[in-house]
Amino acid sequence: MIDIKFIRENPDKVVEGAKKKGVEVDVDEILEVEKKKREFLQALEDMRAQKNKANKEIQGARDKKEKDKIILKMQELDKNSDRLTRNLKDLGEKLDSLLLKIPNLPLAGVPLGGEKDSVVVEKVGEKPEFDFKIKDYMEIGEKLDLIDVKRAAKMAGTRFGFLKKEIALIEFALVRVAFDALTKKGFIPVIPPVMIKSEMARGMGFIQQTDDEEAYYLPKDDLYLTATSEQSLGSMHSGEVFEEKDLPKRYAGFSTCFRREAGSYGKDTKGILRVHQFDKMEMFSFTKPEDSEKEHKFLLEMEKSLMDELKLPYQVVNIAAGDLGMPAAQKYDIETWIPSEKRYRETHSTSNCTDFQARRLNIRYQKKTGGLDFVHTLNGTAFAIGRTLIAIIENYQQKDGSILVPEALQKYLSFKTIK
RNA sequence: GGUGGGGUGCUAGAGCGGUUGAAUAGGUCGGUCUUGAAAACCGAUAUACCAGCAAUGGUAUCGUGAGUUCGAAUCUCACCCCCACCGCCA
Repeated sequence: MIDIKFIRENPDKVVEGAKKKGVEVDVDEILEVEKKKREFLQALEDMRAQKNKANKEIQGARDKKEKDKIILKMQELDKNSDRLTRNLKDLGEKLDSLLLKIPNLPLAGVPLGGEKDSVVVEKVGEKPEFDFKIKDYMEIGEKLDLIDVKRAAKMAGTRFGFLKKEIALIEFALVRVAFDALTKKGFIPVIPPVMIKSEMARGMGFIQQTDDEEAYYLPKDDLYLTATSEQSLGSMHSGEVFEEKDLPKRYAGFSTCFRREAGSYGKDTKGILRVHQFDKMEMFSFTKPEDSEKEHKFLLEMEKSLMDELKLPYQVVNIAAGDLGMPAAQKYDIETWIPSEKRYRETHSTSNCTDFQARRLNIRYQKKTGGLDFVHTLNGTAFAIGRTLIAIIENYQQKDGSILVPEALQKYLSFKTIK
């Protein structure tokens, strides 16, 4: 949600910002509706002021006659109030629905354009060199009986997978590595609910309307399965007020994520790269407005340091405006090198949502200097387990068909190779 | 699934037809005291919109919406949400 005051004062910025995201916003219509709304409000307020004044007179009235006279006058006044109230309500609803359609505006450092215009900021780590013919992760995974998508398809459908044996254990090693690193930095470890109420899903910008295609929805209970713990972590503090000294508030949430992948038919259909269900460790921060850009860099640094621990080669991408999505004002992805594809694939993503989600969910903080303001919210991937496993299997594969276990994970496991 | 209880300010929590934007406590801010701090004491402390250079004034806001009334945080109805107990399951 964008502040109406901001729209009134900076209509051009709103139009321009939304346009960068590929969204048309009719600011004139919004301002027109808002102006009309204010006019009706003024009329209604004038009327109420008269009524309130008359009320005081009634209390001071000496006899019944005087009272009745005033009451009669007021009933006359009241005749217009229904019409005014209705108009005001209609305009208010119209204004809200217009405002809800405006995406968060991109920050200054965001590249213009669409998916292809995202900018690679840096490349980190050495791509592994193989002196043998490499295999992709599914070949290896199936050969070593670590991944089974065939049986998953049989009993659950496409885009599901079984993780088995050592690779199932590695998931928990990854979780431990992430929790260890993040708790050291003050992140509070959380295992959140994976279902959220529709009002929360809407507040997080997860769904636009109730029939959203991308979310799993349980109509009997009016609940959505979360696509990331970002959604539960953000809505965790909805309606609350932080104290300034408690910010930034950081959470590390581990949860299963559910995605219908409705718009991706035919894309990445093989294996477990794009599935309906996967586990993910996610970072989430609530900050003061002036700290959010700094926090965003911090989250990116955390992501990078986690990747560095695994010694996986990756690149950092500054995502272009057209690819940001509704709530993000700025977004960096980390793409990890996948040898079989000879390209980098997205494994991490960190977004600064500024006050967009906080406004919708009414999450504020009390300023030391007095007054309340909306917080900023940010999120970032620590490990998307499935994709991290893919990267590990491929980058750590050996000539004899085995897989080396990254050193950072070994202390949580009783094996150093998978064969 | 059954039966009760409840949603009030930054927080906790009183109020249950007009004098209530709302007691009290806590928090926060300012001050007194102190070498400094704590404690104690004193004072201040909601938001939004409208008019105004300002001082200030007006209006709204006690879960949401509708109703009763001259007047509603307070009464009625509907809805949403939360909690407790019982049953059921783990």
